[in-house]
Amino acid sequence: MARTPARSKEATHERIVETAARAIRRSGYDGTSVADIMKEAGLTHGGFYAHFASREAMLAEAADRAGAESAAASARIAATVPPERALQSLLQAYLSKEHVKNPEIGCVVAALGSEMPRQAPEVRQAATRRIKEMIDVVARQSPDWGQPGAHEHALVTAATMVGALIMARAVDDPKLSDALLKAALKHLVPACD
Amino acid sequence: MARTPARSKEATHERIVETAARAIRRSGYDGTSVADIMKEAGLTHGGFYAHFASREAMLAEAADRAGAESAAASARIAATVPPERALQSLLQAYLSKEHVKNPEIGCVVAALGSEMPRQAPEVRQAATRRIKEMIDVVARQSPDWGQPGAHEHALVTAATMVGALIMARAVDDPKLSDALLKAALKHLVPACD
DNA sequence: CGTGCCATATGATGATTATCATATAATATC
DNA sequence: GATATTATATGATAATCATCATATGGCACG
Repeated sequence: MARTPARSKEATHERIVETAARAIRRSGYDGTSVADIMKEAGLTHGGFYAHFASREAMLAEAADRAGAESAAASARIAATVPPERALQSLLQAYLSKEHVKNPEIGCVVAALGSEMPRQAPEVRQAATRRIKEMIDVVARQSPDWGQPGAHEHALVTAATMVGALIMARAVDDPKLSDALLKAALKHLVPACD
Repeated sequence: MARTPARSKEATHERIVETAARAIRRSGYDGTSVADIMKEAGLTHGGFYAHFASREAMLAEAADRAGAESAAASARIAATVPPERALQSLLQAYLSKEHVKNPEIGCVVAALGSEMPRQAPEVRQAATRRIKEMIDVVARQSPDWGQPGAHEHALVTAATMVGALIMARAVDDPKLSDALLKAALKHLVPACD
């Protein structure tokens, strides 16, 4: 069988990108092979180059997709509560055990941050755009929005979020992992817990 | 020529670990091959298994070594200034462009943080030990040392340091990179700049 | 109902990988 | 100065990788 019916090429392309967006967050850029992704998408490895010019081009699309999903999820969370609690909800979701456990559907910066410097220019470019988006989302939900220094404050908040999540995932010790999340949450949400 | 003279086996072992400790911070765990390291250490790949049981065992030693170097460098910086300025000096060195540019001799958590969750247990164990060490270094230099909540505060400080450095390295945009470092530094050193 | 197109599969290639068996040469011992 | 020891080199193996050429079969159009 050469192809299964009723699948447009674009739909298959989307499916591969979607699969890759999860795979890179789960296994890292270097840990994600073309054959693995194609198999996970229900295809064989040979057809890959009908969809992408190279592995790197696919990684760039996947990184961009992963960033878009993260940003959309954040915006969705912020939109479901009254504005004065939006930042708090965002932080509670970001700094949760659930997020620690599920990198493949979580923040792309936390999942791939330390691998970014070594990636192809196209990949870093997509990542940079998404990082700016993430900082903007944080800035807009912050109580000091519009005031001088608010943007810098959002930079620090984002850095603390990313650092705490990465460290909470890195360590072997569940107690330390929890302590990192709790301490960061308490520090970033003054009026809570 | 089978071996160069006057080299004890331990000295060669040390040299391989030292080389690997830099290589993993430069190229990542997955980007570091046995052959590359041996060549960089001035040896051929075949002799590798006379020194290590496996590639993973070597990575664990290398990660531990990298962490020890980071901690020693931090302690050295803190020791060269009066105690009330120790934390400031530490942060200025950590959140510097120099550190952004030279991951191979810098903090192992920032260089490899997002790859840690996928590593072998021995590697994660070594990393966890070194992360605790890093948090302790920060805690001891902090003005609130001994007070309640000081340890939690150190957790947040460490998370912000790591997150800011990782993001500053990840982005493509030098202005954003600088802004991240400056904002984090200003936020963490109240009485400065 | 038949014909051609195009998305995907099959299969191959050459490079790189971790790992190991064996050969060799330099040091240490006598 | 001869011999044994041992650290390292040579070379091989099997697996995995990105990439590409070509085959095949389902779908649309005639």
